[in-house]
This record gives sequence, structure tokens and C-alpha cells, in this order.
Amino acid sequence: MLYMKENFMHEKQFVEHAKKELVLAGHRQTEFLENLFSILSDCKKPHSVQEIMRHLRKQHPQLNKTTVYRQLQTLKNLRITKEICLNDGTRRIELDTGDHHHIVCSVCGNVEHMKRCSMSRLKNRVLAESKNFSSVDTHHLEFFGVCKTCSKRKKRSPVIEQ
Amino acid sequence: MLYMKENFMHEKQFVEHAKKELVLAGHRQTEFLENLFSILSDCKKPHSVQEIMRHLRKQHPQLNKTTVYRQLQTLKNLRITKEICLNDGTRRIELDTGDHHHIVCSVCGNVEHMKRCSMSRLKNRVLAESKNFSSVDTHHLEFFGVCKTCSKRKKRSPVIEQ
DNA sequence: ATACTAACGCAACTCAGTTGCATATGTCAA
DNA sequence: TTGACATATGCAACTGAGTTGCGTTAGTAT
Repeated sequence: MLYMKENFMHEKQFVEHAKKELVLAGHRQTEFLENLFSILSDCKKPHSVQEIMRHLRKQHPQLNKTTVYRQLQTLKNLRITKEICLNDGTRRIELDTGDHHHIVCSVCGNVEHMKRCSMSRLKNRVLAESKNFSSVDTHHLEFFGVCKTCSKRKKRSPVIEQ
Repeated sequence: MLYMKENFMHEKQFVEHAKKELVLAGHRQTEFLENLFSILSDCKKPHSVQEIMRHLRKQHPQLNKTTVYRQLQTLKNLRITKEICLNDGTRRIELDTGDHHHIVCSVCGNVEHMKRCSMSRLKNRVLAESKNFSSVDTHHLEFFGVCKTCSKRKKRSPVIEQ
């Protein structure tokens, strides 16, 4: 999926390309994958496996967790998705549409994506400052703050979906 | 531990202060905590719980995991340590000596700390670009690259300690 | 229509982390 | 120094995420 990442394609285009990649890799077009993509495309925030499973079971109540884990592994292997790790320690999954950052609300857990990434200069400075490293390739950057909804609300109970 | 964080104190000073905080909070000075601090002070990289347990059991072979988890929780509650999440998904623990970043070697997992943090301007830009957030407080930033040792080595087998 | 292979479900398992409870030990006051 | 009390510790049992092996089901290409 390298071509796509360099061009920050739109979610919808990315999913179409991803489906073709899956077929090329010998996988089948199943209703399961269709549903999975529709969850992952709703990219208001990266999803936990539990959350994904809960959504999928609305369509298909007897869905087995093994199936979910195996398909998620496939998508990860093909670099269609990636795993990130936000503040709360749970692994979260999102479409790997390229370098971008997150702002996470410390109160409700909602995530906003920041598509713009201007870290290349910083990477060079990091490399210059480092004693032990010979290259700096990628980075993870997450910001934590309070979203407008939560800053208006008086009672700040966490509503992060596990 | 707020005072300390603002001043990027030396590891040794930080640990001395942390011990006083623990006593103030009603905790006892035990050999266990002494050993735990000596592991956490060896800050070449953030440690996984398993790694910490393995080190502690060199001194005290029958040490129970419950004890370790409970004491780590205490240190976390007092903001003496914090948990971070690097690329591999395992939770890692380090002394919370203030804002700093990591460079992680993708080959061997070694971590270098970058004490300098010049993200305040970036935070303001992030806030300006965001539609939904009213404040941006903290951030996590990790760089991934290859360390000099690994770039010299020919056979690149991962040696990350779990 | 058939054969092949990927997808799926199920049961059993592993392993990190947690909880309740009983015992041991450090600390402080008398 | 002793005794009382709270904290620290160990142990057993548990939870819940994630994995593995295996037999069955169902897409897909010929």
C-alpha cells in the first residue's frame, strides 16, 4: 500500500484499493470484510478489537473472536491497517492511510486526526542530537487535551469505549 | 512530583525525592523498593513488567508477581513512574522525570532518551488547526530508527527484551 | 458441477494482570 | 523494648485478551 500512503488518499479510495490488494493476495470478498471496512472507515477514532467485535456482532451475533483476530492479522500483514497505542494502553486499530497524528481527549477519549505532518525537519534535528542512532525513519506523535464538548460539560465522566 | 518535572532533575536526585514522597504517603522503606529503584534508574530503556520481575528475582527468587504489580501501581499513582507504549505493544515503565521523547531502534529495541522538548509552538499550531479541541496539554512523541550498533551489524536479528 | 483453498466456528489453551484473604513485617507510640 | 496497627507480601483462584489446532463451511476458478 506504499503508493497510497505517499499521497494521503481519501478514505474511500484507500478502501477500494485495499480490497483489490486483498484479492491479489488470494483472499476472498466476504460480507465479513465488507462490514469490517465499513467500521474502519468510520474513522472518528481508532478502534479497539473489542469495539470492532461489538459492532460486527450487530450484523452477525454468533461471530467468533478467532475470526476477527485472524482477519485483523491479515489486514495488518498487508499494511492495510496499523496498530497504535494511545494513552490507556489498549491496542487500537486504524486504516494505515499514511503518516498522521492524533489529538486525544483526556476526558471522553475521542480522537481527532491531524493529516498535516511537518516533522521531517525535526527528525533531522533529532538525528543530529542523538549519540547512538544512525537513522531516524518514522515517528509516533499523539497530543492529549480536552475536546470542546467535554470542556463545556460540567460533569466530566470518562466515556472511553473499551 | 511536579516540582521535579519542571526542572528535569538528575535521575539520582529524582529517586531520592521519590523515596521521601513514598514515606510521606505512608509507605515503608523496603529492600524491594530499593531494588526496584535501582532497576528503574538504569534508564537505558523503559522496562516491561516481565523484565523488571526477572531482574528483581535475581535478588529475591520467590518474589510474587502480585507484589510487583501492586508496588508498580503505587509508584504510578504517586506519579513517580509512568507507563509508555512503544512500537511492540507491551506496556513499559520508566521514571516520570518530565517531558522527554524516545528514539527506539527498530532492530534491537534499544531506546535513547531525548531530554530537549520544543513542542510548545507545535502544540499551538495543532490547537489552531483542530476543529473540536479547546486545549492541548501533553503529548507523546517517539521516533523509530536504527542505532549505530545495529547499522554496523550484518545479521539483524531483533534482540528486544520482553 | 467439481475441486481446491480460504474462511469460519469451536474448544482448549497461554499468559498478563487482578482480587480476596491470610500471614509477615516495618513503624510508631507508650 | 513491647505491643498495636497499618502496610507489605505470598498464595490461590480468577478474568479476559489473544492464540492454536482441527474439523466444517463456503467462495472461486476451471
